[in-house]
Amino acid sequence: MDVREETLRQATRLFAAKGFDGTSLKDIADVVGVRKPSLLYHFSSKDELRRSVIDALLERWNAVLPRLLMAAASGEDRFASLMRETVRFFTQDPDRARLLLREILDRPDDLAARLETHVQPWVTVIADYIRKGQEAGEVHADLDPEAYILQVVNLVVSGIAIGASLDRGMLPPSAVDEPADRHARELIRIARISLFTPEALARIAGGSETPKATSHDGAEASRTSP
Amino acid sequence: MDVREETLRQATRLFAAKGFDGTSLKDIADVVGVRKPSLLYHFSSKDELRRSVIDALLERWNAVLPRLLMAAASGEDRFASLMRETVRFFTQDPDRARLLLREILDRPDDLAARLETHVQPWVTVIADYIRKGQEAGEVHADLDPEAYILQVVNLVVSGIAIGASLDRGMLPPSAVDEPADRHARELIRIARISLFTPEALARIAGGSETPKATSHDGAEASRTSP
DNA sequence: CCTACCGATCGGTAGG
DNA sequence: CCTACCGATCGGTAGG
Repeated sequence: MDVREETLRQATRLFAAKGFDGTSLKDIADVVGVRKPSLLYHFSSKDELRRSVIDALLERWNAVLPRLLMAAASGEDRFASLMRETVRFFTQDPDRARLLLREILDRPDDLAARLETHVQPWVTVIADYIRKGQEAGEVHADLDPEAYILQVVNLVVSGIAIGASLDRGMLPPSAVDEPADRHARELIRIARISLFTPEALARIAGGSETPKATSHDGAEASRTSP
Repeated sequence: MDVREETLRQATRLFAAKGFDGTSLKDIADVVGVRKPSLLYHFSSKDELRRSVIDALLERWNAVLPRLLMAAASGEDRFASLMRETVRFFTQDPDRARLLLREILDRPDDLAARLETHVQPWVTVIADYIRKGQEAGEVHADLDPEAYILQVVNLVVSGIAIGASLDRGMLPPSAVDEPADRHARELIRIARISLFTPEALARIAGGSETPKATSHDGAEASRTSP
């Protein structure tokens, strides 16, 4: 049991659940199973532990995203796979979404600076694909590519972060059965239909009966370029 | 200068900016201009102050929402006015959005219970309007009404809460000029196009040149009922 | 609404 | 990785 690794794991959990200020070093030490000063041997301060937790999260994201864009370059539908994998990345471990959301509330400048390095290049790449799709008439002409990406990322991250919590408060009880799937499905529907033109959508599947029958399902926005 | 009122105002600001655990009673007392024990005369504990802050927020929301739904029942476009006013409610004071987001991260059950009383009835009303729109073929048949409303509310609240913070991190510098308007516009476009069918949208304005020339701009989803 | 004060807990250090 | 300990700050109370 690597103490450093276990500390990162538990700190992630606790920071996501109760926030940085709501979590004491003792809280973390207790669940890791060591004394508080031992944490400060591995991480020179509470703040360095916080930075390490965020770093670990962004590194995992950075290890996943490029692979996604590459894989999607092949026959598969780029939009669908990108959305599916992004949603999966955060549903797999909702702490990731909660942590990101808390961090941007608590230290907007810090996180913005980090994202600048890690995700801005990918936004540019995807925005260019979208513009190609607009020229081809497959993406809504009045769509604002960068703003669209921002809103969809926001939708996915905060949708998963607050997740089922809002269900209980907003939805009538009858609607709160298998909420995770419902919301993920509606989320993808919104992102998809607000991206592609009706013509492009019709061309893809002729409705929704055979969405996987064509090899280029929904890929029109991006197939024109590497 | 009412100390109680000013305390509520400053506590709202500080809780929204730094979180409940990140704000001390002394922080609040300092900006209000009194000593710490004086706050505890008006609010018997820090937690009661928190509840009062949230109450004030939900009361304002509850004072605005019904008026909106009524006003929209007249000649005006219900969807457009509902979206516009909801966006305005939160952009007017982004602390509202930040506070709600923090609260649902920190105390999901508490806030869910509060929302159950305050907003669940409205969700049911709006969802029924949407279903009427679906029967009339004006709203996408595969749309999930409750899930759609949840996602749109989520989009508005968290979009405004994190606001311009994410711009700097995700968008190339050239795109960060007048971001607030851009994002609000794209947000509304996404919500609108993922609600109405292409046929309904075409019937409304024939494109986007004369969106205000007709008296029932985008109202198809809801005009069939009180 | 104030001064004075409380025990508890905070992040962090010394020294081994 | 531990014990022992530090000053600072926390929410809250007593008493006026």
